[in-house]
Amino acid sequence: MILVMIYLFLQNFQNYKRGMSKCEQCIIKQFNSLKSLTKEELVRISSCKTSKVIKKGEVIFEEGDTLNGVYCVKDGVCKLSKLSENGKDQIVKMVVKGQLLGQRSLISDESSNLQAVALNDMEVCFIPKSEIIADLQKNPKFSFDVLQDMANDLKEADDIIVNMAQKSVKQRLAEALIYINDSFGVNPDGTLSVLLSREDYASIVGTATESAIRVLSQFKKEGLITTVGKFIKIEDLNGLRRVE
Amino acid sequence: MILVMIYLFLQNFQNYKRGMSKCEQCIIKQFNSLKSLTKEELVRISSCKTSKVIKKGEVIFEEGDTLNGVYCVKDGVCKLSKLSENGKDQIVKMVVKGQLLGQRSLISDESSNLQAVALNDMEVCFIPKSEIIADLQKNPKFSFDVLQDMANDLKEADDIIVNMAQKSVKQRLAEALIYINDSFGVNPDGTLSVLLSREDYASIVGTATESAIRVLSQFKKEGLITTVGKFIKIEDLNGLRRVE
DNA sequence: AATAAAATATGATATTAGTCATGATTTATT
DNA sequence: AATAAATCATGACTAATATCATATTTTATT
Repeated sequence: MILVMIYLFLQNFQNYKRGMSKCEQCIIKQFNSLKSLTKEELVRISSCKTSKVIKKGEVIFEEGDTLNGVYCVKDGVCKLSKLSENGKDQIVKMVVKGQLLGQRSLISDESSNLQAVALNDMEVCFIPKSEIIADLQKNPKFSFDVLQDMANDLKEADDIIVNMAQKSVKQRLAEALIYINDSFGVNPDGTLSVLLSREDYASIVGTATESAIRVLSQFKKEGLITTVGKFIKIEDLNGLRRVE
Repeated sequence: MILVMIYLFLQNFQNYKRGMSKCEQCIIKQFNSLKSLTKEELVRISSCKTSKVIKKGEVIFEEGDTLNGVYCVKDGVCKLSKLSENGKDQIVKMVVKGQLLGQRSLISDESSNLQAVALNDMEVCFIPKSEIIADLQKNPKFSFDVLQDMANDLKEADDIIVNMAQKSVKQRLAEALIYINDSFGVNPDGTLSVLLSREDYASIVGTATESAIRVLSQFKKEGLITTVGKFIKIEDLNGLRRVE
């Protein structure tokens, strides 16, 4: 009981500290478009941003939600997914530390077309819409940077379309493992640091959960990966690259 | 022989006229981001643009090409596709009259990730990179407009990913027919005005040409469409919408 | 008009992936 | 620690789609 209280206090204290931290000094902004803002703009944004801790599994926003700002991801990873008419969720993109979340809806001034769910504990800063929009319309360097970011997302989306249309489940799953390995890294023991359920793998790849499980089992038999519970360790990266 | 000469002369004359036409007065710009440029910017762009007629089947640019500008499509339709590792082309997007072509590569300052091929005779204006980039960096209204355009492309791409991953070939082909009907319209006799080969349909849907043909035959049997040669006429739009 | 080439069509068969059932583990809850 | 719930795993079967073969039709070329 006492321990729980201490724990809650510490968490709140950390939040408090985070709420106080300044965008101007934040290292994270180096990785996204916010780096193109001027010192003054950052100070202004800093004063109206709110910091949040989001727990694993928590929904950040739902499909159809109106987003009143963007999230700057300070730590953790989340998935962006869309519910298909057949009732299955399709993961469209994963967003990591350093990236912005929710830009698209903000720019289109539409409700979100995607749902965002935390894949591990996250720290994010929420920046209200009005601030960002104002900067987009005043600071051409910033808006060009956001534009480049979006152009990159679009290119990645094109690649995913081609993969979905032309590659087998086995190939797509192999590529998903490589992508997760390369983008999010591994734990000290070599297992993939982002822990996904088999269902998540299925909805990245666009297949039935059973099929994803089966293919992972096959990869295991072939020595391409090993598993410890839900943890997956890539044993033969080049082997995965050669999967057909 | 004489007829050929007259024909060539007329075509050149038309080209000449087109080269002379002014962006400021062009109706087409209303449909894309160019509408956000000032009168002065449009005059400047007008003076350095070149008009081109592109014949059906002609390649506008290849995957890997360096684009030195964007195309404003004055008439006609083209397909944007990407070659998959399995040797098949996947159509990622179709671009019609009124839209811009090649923005993404220009903004990322990368070579094109896609190939563009005319699906019917086209008229385009080519605007050199330097002009557009200058305006993007000076005119925030313009760059915000391009940003909105790109955000919309990204949303569409997300939808395609979900469809590819979760829907059957039959459903995807039905949706492709509806899309082509709604976006590009029909001829006086009711047939789809954009004439695609069965192979094109296959590479929109992401399936084998034979499968596309088979599904079209099935739609025909079910009375959803009729065909006259390669021409397709939608007979039951709601039926197509209900395809499972 | 005759021929060649390309595109469309369809059958037979193989492969891939989905579905349903059931059991084994793992994880959460009481 | 015991129970329930969720997740993972695998088998058996079915459905969807790809591949290969081969006509048939349409379009282009001589």
